Amino acid sequence: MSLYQNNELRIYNSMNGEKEVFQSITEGRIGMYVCGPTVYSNVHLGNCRTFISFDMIFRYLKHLGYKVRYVRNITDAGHLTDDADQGEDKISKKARLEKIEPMEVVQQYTIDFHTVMKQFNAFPPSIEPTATGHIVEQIEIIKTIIDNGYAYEKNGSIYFDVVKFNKDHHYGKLSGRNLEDMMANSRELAAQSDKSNPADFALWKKASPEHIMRWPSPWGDGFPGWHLECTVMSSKYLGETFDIHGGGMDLKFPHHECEIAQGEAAHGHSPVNYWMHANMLTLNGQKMSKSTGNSILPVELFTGDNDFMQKAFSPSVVRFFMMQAHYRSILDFSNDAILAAEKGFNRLTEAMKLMNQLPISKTSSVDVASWKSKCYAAMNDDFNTPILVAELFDAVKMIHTINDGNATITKEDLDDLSTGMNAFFYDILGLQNAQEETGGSLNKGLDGAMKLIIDLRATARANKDWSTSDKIRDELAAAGIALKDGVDGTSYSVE
RNA sequence: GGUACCAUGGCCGAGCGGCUAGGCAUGGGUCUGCAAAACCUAGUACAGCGGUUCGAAUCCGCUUGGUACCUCCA
Repeated sequence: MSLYQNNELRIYNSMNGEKEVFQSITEGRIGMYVCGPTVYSNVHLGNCRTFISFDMIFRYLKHLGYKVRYVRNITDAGHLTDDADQGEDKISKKARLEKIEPMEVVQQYTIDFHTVMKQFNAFPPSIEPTATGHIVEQIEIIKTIIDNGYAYEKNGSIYFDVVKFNKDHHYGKLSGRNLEDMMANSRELAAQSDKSNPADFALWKKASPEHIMRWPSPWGDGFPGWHLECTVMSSKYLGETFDIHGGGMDLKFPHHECEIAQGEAAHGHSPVNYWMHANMLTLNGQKMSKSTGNSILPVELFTGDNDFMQKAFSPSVVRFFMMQAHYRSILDFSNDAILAAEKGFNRLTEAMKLMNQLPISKTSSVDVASWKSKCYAAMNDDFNTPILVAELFDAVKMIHTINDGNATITKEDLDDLSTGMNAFFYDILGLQNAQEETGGSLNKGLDGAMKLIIDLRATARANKDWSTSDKIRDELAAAGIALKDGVDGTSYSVE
C-alpha cells in the first residue's frame, strides 16, 4: 500500500482558485510539466525559487509513492525580446552581441543552470527537452491548428487567431480575463504589425535574412513562437491531457493562457488538470529582474560577493529560507531574513545530530505518531512547508526535552522519529547539512587537527592556564572557527 | 487605465469564523574560570473605519498603502 492511498493531498488549482483533492489521471502515476528557463543569461535567485518549489513538490509526490514523470524544458529558441514584429529572439540577440554561436550561448547557460540546481540539491527532471530539439513537432502542431481554423499565415509568419478561438472557447480563463476587456484596454497598437488583432500571438516567425537561428518550414525559413514549445513537449511526453502544469506566477499570462489556447485548438480539450503557480521572490520589495538590476545570482550568495548581504550563505540555508514561506506567497529576500533563517537552520541540524544519541526508555512520554501525522497534514494541505518547518521545530523541542531527561522515548518511537525527521528534512524539503554540502571528506583532516587543539586547550584549562586557553579560543575565532564549551566537552564550528 | 493579489507583534512568516503557529531578535533563568554556545522560560500581534455574527486577524463594504500582470520575465 502506497502512502498516497491514505494521504488526501489537496492542491490549489490556479484555474479556479480553490484547493482541490488531487486525483491523478492514471492510478499511481503523475505527469508534471514545469516551464524551465530561457538560457540566455545566468539564472538568478528569483528564477531558482520556482524550480526549488517544484523540486519540493516533485519530492513529496515521489515520497507519497507516485511514479512521477517530471518534464522541465529548456527554452533555447523562440523567446522574443518583445511581442512586436521587429522582436528579436533573445538567444540570437545575445549571440549577436557576444559574437558567438547561439548554441554556445545555450550551452553556457544550460550548464550554469544545471550547476546551480545541483548546488540547491534539486533533482534533475525525468526529461529535459529543448525547443530546438522539437522543431518538427512544432511545425506539425501549427499545421493542425491551421487545419482547425485557429491560425493564419501572414508574410511567412503564422499567428494564432485569438478572436476566432475566443468564439468557441474562453481565452483568458486561467488569468481571469476576457478578450473584450483586453482589447478595449490594450495599450497602443503596433501599427506595423502583421497581426490582424493585437491579442493574436505568433506560432511561427519568419526569419529575416540576418537572423541566425532558422529552420525550414512550409511557410519558409523561420523560428517557432515561444508559447508553442511547451504545448508540444508536454503533450509529446505526458499526453494531450496531463496532471500538473507548473511555472512562475509571471507566466500565467500570457504564456500559460496561450498554452491552453494552443492545446485546445490542436487537440480539442484542456491540456492540464491542475495548474500550479509559484510566487515571486522579491529583493527589497521589488520583483527580481535581470533587466532592472534588481537581482542576485546564487553564486554571489554562496560566495558572499554581492552588495546586498553581509556574509555568504550556503545553498541549504537559502533553500530552507524559501521553505519557511509558502510557495504561493511572495517572499522578500533580505539580509535580516536570511540571517534569521540560518540560525534556525543550524538549530535544526544540531538537534538532528543530537537525535542519534538520545537515551532510550521502556516507555514513551512523547507522541511521535501524532507529530508525524501533523507533518503529513501540513504537506497534504497544498504543500504547506512553513507549517511543516514549525512541526520540525516541535520535534527539536521534543529531542531536547528527552535529552534533558524531562521526557522519555522508546527505541521504536525514536526510530520512527528519526525516520520521519530524515524523510521530511532531507528527502522532502531537500535540505542538506554542512558536511554533506562540502562533500564530507574535506572536514576529515580538520577534525583531526581540531581534536588535537581542543585537547591541548583542555589541558591548559585543567591547569587553570586561562591565558593559553583564551588565546587558543580567540585566535581560532579570528580564523573563523568558534569553540563551544559544552557539558560533554568542547566542540567547534566553522563559519 | 484594466485585472488580480497582499497588508499579521522589533524582523521574517503561517493561520483564513471560536483553540499559544513557528523561526529570528529581546527580557529573565540554568550551565560555565570568564565568555560564547546550548537549554529552559516570558511576551498575546493581526493597516484604518464601518457592517454581518453569540463570537472576526479570518466573512462583507469602504478608505489608505503596497506588489504583480496587461511588453520580455521563474
